[in-house]
Amino acid sequence: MARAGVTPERLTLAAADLADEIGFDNVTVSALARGFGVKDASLYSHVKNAQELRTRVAVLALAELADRVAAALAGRAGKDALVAFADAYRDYARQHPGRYAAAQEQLDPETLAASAARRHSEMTRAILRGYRLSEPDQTDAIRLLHSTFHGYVSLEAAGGFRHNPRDADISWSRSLDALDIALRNWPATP
Amino acid sequence: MARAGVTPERLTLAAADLADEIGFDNVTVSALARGFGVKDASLYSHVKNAQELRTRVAVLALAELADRVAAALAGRAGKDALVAFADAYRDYARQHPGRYAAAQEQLDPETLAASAARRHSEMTRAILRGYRLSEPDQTDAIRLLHSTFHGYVSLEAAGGFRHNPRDADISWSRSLDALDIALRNWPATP
DNA sequence: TTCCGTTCCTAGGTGCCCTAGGCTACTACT
DNA sequence: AGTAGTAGCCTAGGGCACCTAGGAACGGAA
Repeated sequence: MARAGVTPERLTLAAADLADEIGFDNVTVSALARGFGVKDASLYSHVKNAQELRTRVAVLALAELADRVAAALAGRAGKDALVAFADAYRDYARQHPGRYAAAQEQLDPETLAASAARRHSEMTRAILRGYRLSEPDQTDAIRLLHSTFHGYVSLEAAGGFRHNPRDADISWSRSLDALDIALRNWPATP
Repeated sequence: MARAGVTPERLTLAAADLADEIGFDNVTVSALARGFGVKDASLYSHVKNAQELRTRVAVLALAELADRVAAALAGRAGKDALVAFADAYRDYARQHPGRYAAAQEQLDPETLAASAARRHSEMTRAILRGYRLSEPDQTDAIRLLHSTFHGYVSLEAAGGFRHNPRDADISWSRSLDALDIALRNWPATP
């Protein structure tokens, strides 16, 4: 009997792929085991429990997303950077809905610190350099941007825009124009 | 033996309350049955299955949220209306995290049509009357607003703002200021 | 070759979802 | 008031997922 060759890494990758196919919530240890031609109990030699598996997928997704955003951001500034960041973010979420959903998992502080989360916030801050905002406006703007990106992508994935024929790509582009305007005319600190 | 007095309505309400306490994803038919002092199988006389229960909670939440927003919006216009809408939305999500999570459920078209979803989109459109946007800019702006509200609330609930001491209330308020500016300077149609 | 650790197995316990079929308490009709 | 009907609740049981414990086999190292 040949061994199945299961490792935590291959398991995580398989879970991520499966999540993109059938949805992150539908990824089960049993389904993964079936995919590897192995009994479900066998996977617990490689992974502590189902929660750890979810966490691993989340960390993977955060790192992949950070890579994409970094690549998109390279050599750009100002509105160019804003649009590149936003598009990279949205494209990732659309191409990898399961991974993106995983990235929304609540991570415990130490896992979070070891993840790509810091890169994410650094890159978001990098966008704002073109808009000459200083703290605490910068933090407020980051929160606005992150909220809008995440919200748009979530609603789009949930089919929230389907009932109106207006193209979601166009609304996205116009929303980015509007955010650019908001950033360039950032309200004065009261 | 006295009867427990279970009805679909009381079941839905109990599920909503339980969701606010322990999270929407953790609401199970079994837990609800225990709460009513009844065996889990007994609940299937009142509700088709667990999915229908989730749907009922979602519909309830959408209606409650629409009521709150309508009350907040009454007699306001322009930026006042924008802020009132946004605050009502965010307050509901913070006071009723489980119900809010339920409201994000995917609803089948007929349930959606029978829900308060239409009221929501009408009220969002009402906000924009103060900004004199015409179609298709209006649709784009609605999508931007909805995305930002939902995104902000989601990230806040997920604890995404906790690692930075900047008050989430202040960032929220500044973000609304920024959105107001964006709406008043909406980018010209290309 | 023998040892030893890793990988995989079977067995089994828990919780949740749901169906089938039976008993019981309330309602309504005669 | 007595009785028929209908809810509401029950037990029994099957399916699936998560997870633990302990045993067997594979493969590399001494």
